[in-house]
Amino acid sequence: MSGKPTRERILEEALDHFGTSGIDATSLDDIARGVGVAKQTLLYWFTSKEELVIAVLQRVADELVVEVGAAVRSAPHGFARVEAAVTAVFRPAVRRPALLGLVRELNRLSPELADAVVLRMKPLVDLAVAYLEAEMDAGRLRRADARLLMAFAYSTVVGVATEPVALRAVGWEPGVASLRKLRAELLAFLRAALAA
Amino acid sequence: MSGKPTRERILEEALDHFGTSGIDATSLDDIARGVGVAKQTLLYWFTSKEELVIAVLQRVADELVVEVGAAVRSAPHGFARVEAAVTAVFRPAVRRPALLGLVRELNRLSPELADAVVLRMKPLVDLAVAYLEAEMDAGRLRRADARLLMAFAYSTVVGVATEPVALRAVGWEPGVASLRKLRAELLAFLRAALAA
DNA sequence: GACCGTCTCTACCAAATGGTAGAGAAACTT
DNA sequence: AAGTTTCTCTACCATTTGGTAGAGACGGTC
Repeated sequence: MSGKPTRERILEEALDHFGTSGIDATSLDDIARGVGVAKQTLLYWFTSKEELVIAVLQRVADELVVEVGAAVRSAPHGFARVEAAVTAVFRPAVRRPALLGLVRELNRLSPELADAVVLRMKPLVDLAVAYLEAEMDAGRLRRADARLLMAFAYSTVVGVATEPVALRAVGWEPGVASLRKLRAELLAFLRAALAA
Repeated sequence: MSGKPTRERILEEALDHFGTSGIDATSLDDIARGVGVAKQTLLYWFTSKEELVIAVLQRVADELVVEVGAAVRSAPHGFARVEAAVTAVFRPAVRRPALLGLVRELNRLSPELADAVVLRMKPLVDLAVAYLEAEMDAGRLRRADARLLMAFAYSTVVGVATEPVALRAVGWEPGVASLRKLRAELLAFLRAALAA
């Protein structure tokens, strides 16, 4: 029952457990059982739990950066590009909600790693902001506070993807359909704010 | 060093620790030290950690329901009332960010309690939706999907209040000022969608 | 065949944590 | 004054958890 190398399987199993049960509530044994190896095999590949956590988070951040970058670059200019970016950020949230839940625990677990992730993401955001402002200058988008819009959009994604209780209180069952509705609403808002 | 009764002080200290460090990462000893009593005093007032957690969450939910309810009822009709509701939901998030962080852990820790909280909040939301729709019927608000707007608004609050990493990636330092900016943006959106 | 690096395993340990047992103090009741 | 209730404390325990030590298996290389 292998296929993929052990290290890879550990990372995937760990992401799954961390995301659904939380990092603290996940023991190394839980992960090891899921992979089908002994706990000590984990500690061979990652010298400590913290190192495993960091590796998982690093991979998640990498995937996100790559995916969003690619989606954006392949879209035409103007508002369509904004739409592509939003959709790209929603995609991982829909496919693996566990993923976003992890970012939440980052600060508490390792402020240094949080700093690293911020350093990693910020250039991407800066690029997006610069792009939006250039488009505004060129008259292809209406003028607005691009940075504020990004914060607004991202907080929406994260909030809804990791807060099933809230969704249910509003009368929706958590799931892909709800996320899609919210994405549509968010895009409508951005279009109203930006589309020339 | 008392004033307030022990039970009360335990609840407050616990909320603080749970919110900032997470429930799992908070030991009964941590809370007891903060209050200035022995760990066993906690277990006298709450027979188990789970019971303490539930008590804390119950209190949080109660406060929120009461506060939002009062703020809304005392505001004039029309969009001003929507504004009052949003501000009321933001207020606890600003004053005690720990609070919202807790809701997140709800599902994992105790699905039954999560259900209870949902049952408690849903009528409030239903009331708000009914109010919005009545206002729409009366022509004082523009017609829109009220439930969708509530989900959108709430996810924004939660997302931003509990996601310092994301805020920093966007280029803001987490804090009251950032939350205020986002509240303003959210209100502008709602006004555009609703104001007649 | 001897050697070596890679990988996984079976014990084992020290620390932390939630929880129990039961005693002592203080205040109230009778 | 005696008894009872309320509240907080000092030990103590069982379990879990991250981590260590070290051995065995397997494949390639000399």
